[in-house]
Amino acid sequence: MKLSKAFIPTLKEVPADAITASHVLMLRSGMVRMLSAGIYSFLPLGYRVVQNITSIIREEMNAIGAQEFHLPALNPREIWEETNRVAAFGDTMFHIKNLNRDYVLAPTHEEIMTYHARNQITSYKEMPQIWYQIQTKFRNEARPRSGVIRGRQFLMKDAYSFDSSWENLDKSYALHDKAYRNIFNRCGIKYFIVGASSGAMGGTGSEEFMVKSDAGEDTVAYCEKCGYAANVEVATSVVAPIARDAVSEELKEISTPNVKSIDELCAFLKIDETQCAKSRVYIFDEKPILILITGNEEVNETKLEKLLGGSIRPAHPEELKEITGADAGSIGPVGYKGRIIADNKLKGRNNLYSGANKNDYHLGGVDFTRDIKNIEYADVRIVEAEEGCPNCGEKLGVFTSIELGHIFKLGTKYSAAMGATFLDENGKDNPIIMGSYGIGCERVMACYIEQHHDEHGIIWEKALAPYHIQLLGLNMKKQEVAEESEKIYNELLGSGYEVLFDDRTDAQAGFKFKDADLMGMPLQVIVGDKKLKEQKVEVKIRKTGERFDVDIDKVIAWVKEYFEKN
RNA sequence: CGGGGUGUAGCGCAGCCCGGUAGCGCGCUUCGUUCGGGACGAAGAGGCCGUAGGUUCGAAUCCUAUCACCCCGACCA
Repeated sequence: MKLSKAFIPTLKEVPADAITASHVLMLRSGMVRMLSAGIYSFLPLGYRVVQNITSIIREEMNAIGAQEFHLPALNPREIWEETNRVAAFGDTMFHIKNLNRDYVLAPTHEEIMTYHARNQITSYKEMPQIWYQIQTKFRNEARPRSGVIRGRQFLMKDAYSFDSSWENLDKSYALHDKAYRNIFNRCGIKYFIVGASSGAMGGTGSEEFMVKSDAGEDTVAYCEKCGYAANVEVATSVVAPIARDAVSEELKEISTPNVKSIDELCAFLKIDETQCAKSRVYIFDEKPILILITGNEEVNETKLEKLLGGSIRPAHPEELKEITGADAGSIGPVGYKGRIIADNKLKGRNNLYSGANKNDYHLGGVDFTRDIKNIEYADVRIVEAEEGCPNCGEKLGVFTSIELGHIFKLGTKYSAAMGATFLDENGKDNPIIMGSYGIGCERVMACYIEQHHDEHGIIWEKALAPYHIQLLGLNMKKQEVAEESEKIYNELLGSGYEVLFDDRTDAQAGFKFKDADLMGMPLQVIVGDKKLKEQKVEVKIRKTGERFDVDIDKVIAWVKEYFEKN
């Protein structure tokens, strides 16, 4: 492709609305443009990357015997009623009403695949089947963000497996697990895997393929050493217990006017936050529960709900006064009448500070074993970085990350609801056992860029690069430069490389260099009249910035050798 | 949906408090000079100041409503 003819609108300045690196670079390199919030057009350069990603996905899916479908995005509403997911999706689902017919735009395709399975798969002999498609999904996200990472319309590879037994589902699941690793490895993405319960989807096993990113939406705890990874909502950690002081001081009331937060308390009393027991009141089953955690740590509401076996909510400010006799900031366990749960880290401690259940007063010298009755202990806090991995004891990292792919064992949720059954060896009717496997294709692109860029632009590796080589003719008004670069262009094309040829006559050298670094093809072949006089051209490796002077007649060989190794 | 912010030329922004001829940089067009890290000069083109009401002799500027977009939160098969 000649740049003089191409529609690749690069931007020198950073667009005001883009914050995350991948979003900025995708806009600046002329790969995407926003049409509306969370709705993006892929321009030619960006679409080439999408096609590279989907090609890799296709190859790996086909390699495990999966078969590609092309399904409608426009679906009759009734089919989604069969599984009650119109209600489940709520406002996230786009609805179209036309004349007297109700349609929805598919946010995923379990129902449609199950519909086809229901009509055709009737015997255990017809399974296993793995069906997939790569297509646009529609979800009316409440808040689209980070460019293409969270959009209202996005390209997704979704696959569904149909098996006659749970054992066979395990096999289909394992095939996908392997295929996903291959896909992300080939794309050059550094990922990790979080095992999680599949929650609302129903079913038993699931794995999320995650990428560490500041633009991420999930916070996870991850151990580099053993691979332990869990969403902080469920993550646990090993922390060194804080020992009980040898001597318990007497309980004492301290006047603390206008002291509300732990920080203020620590500053006022000149104590460390680990000496504080912070109180939080939640309402569970219409009854208040006092939760105690150390210092400035946070209550993990998900863990707490799991512990209690039901949903909780923080108590309202007016309720606090009624329950404890004090406002938030002065609440504490001593004298509290209801149920008390303290985090494990506080177990058996003494000489702590806490609220006095009396505004503007705190208590010192609190001894959990002496002063508080009926105290329960549990893990109710949010894991923090540097704490010990529950598996191997190494220090955990805690960071945000993006979910790129998710595989899970659906089981019979959809097949049962929709009556997709088969006859087994005994002639008995059973619901088909399903798995569901998704990859966000544009997210792969965005995450790759998040992981592979520098201050100049994107750094593509060959697998996803829109072109293998950017060929720069530095001064195209000079005949020898124009002729020689044109010749190299044709030779590179003839050798099977995808080449973006910057043949613009009106751009100066510096301009072309900046554009090339921004777009980030793996190799730049630079043709300028100075080196041409010595029968040489320059080759630059984008990733390392290394430059090599190469004899003109050896350029093709040089490029070949490079791509064989990289 | 709650909180905060921004809408002025293709892009980035100033002007708004304190109402009175709509500006700057980049980009674009033409000509000339340059030509290996986002060149220089000269001459141009381009804007209902998001939209709708209102106040006023007069509104980009003040008031009201509304829409769009961004950020934080809630939500997230």
